[in-house]
Amino acid sequence: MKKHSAEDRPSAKAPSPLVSGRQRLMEAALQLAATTRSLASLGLREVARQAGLNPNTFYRHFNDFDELGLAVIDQLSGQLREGLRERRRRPAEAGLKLSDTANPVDAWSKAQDVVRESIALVLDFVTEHRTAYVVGIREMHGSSPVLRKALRKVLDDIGEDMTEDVLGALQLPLLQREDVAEISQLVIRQMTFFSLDYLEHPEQREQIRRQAERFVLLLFWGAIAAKAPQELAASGLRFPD
Amino acid sequence: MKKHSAEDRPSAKAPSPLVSGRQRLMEAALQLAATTRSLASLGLREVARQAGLNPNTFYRHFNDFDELGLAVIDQLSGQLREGLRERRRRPAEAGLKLSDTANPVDAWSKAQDVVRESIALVLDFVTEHRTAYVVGIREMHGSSPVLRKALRKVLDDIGEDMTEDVLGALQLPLLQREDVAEISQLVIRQMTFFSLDYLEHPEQREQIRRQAERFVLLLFWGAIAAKAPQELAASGLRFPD
DNA sequence: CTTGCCTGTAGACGATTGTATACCTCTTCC
DNA sequence: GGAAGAGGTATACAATCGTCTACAGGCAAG
Repeated sequence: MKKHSAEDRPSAKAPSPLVSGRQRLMEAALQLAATTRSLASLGLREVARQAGLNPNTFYRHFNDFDELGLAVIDQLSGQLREGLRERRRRPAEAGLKLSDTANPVDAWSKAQDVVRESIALVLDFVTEHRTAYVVGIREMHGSSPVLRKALRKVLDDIGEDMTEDVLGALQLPLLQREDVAEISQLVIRQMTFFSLDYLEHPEQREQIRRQAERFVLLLFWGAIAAKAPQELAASGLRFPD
Repeated sequence: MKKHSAEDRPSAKAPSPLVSGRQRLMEAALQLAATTRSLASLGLREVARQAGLNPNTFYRHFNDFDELGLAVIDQLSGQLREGLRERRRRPAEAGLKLSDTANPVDAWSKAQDVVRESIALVLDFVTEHRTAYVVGIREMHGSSPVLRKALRKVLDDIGEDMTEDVLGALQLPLLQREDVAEISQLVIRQMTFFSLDYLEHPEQREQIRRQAERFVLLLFWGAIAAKAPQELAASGLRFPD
């Protein structure tokens, strides 16, 4: 623990009433959680100091750190899902409506593109919101049951979005809804690892991106091959290298 | 924070010099980390109290909590890998040496058995060492870079063990060493999620176990189908339901 | 105008923390 | 038999903590 005596106020330079105290507390907590310890173990005074506020101000907005954590999760997860939805609308329009053409080769080709774009999208997001993402993953396995459950739900919701997208946009042959849902959850969870690798090893980003793409395609390929190996072989499709 | 005043000593009833103070500190820290906060945020006095020791005794054995964490990881991960190795030796002997028979149907059948048994083994282990496992996963995404790196290495080592086993025991056709290594890492990481689900939802254990098995088989099936869809279709193999 | 609510501040309280210093056994080794 | 060290204890101190009570400005409704 730090030995140097510290006032309660100084740290932040600007009083800046540009943002509400509540918001400043949330951002301060995120910053501290990312660089030091877990959210639940943060000190009330510590956070207030970082936010440039009086310690007691915390009480005006939150009862405990779980409440603050939930507020952060609500804000960020909404932002994430909305971002994902929006950027997914784009290729759906420019997408040539390949689902009409019953040509499996074209369908698989489009699936590859969608996978590539979706993964790039996620990796961009975590890069852009690095601290929030790192803290989120941390608290997903953290000590607060409340935050754990909330973050699991965030992942599951994103998984459901992905399921709908896959079912709607690229209708892969033979895959039932439950198959797609299961694969989506596997993909979302594995992406948490890929994303962390991506953040921590900037020099290997291209490689990690390709590994992630390969993983997703491998799962779908395996699922199709499991349902109908004969048709897959007969279709002449080839797995990308 | 607790308001009731507390002595430094009482908590543990038995002085019990049966185990070394060092060991008692490690166990106390594990217990506290599992039920309350993260390892790094534990109090030195808190741990000593739980261990029934004088606060200063901590200094005799560790310089900081990272050191204690590393000691715990060393001990437990050694225990885990050894347990895995040992229980893997058993089926290898009783295993009928199916790798000799070039029959792909038999080879795939054996692969299924091995996957099933390996997953049961991991799930048993995490159930048996629940607190250590939960804390391990928590610290893998925690705030201490030292512990994070150490725990990532544990996972990677287990992944290498799995790679060797797969290459040695069941020689799946067409899969190179690098393919198997990549799949192994994916499996090990995904198993951390399956294991947590398994612990947290005892009423769904059978279902979770089957999901895990299905995931692993799906990956291998996909990898084989990616390399050689024609041969796979011609072999007459069927994916288990 | 004043009443109330919301947001933020100020000061003080006891509890708990990390750590420094000193003392007390035991073993072990020469 | 004495020195050295390892493991454990006791006491003390400054720092930080969460929380309590009291007070101040702004702003909207009555």
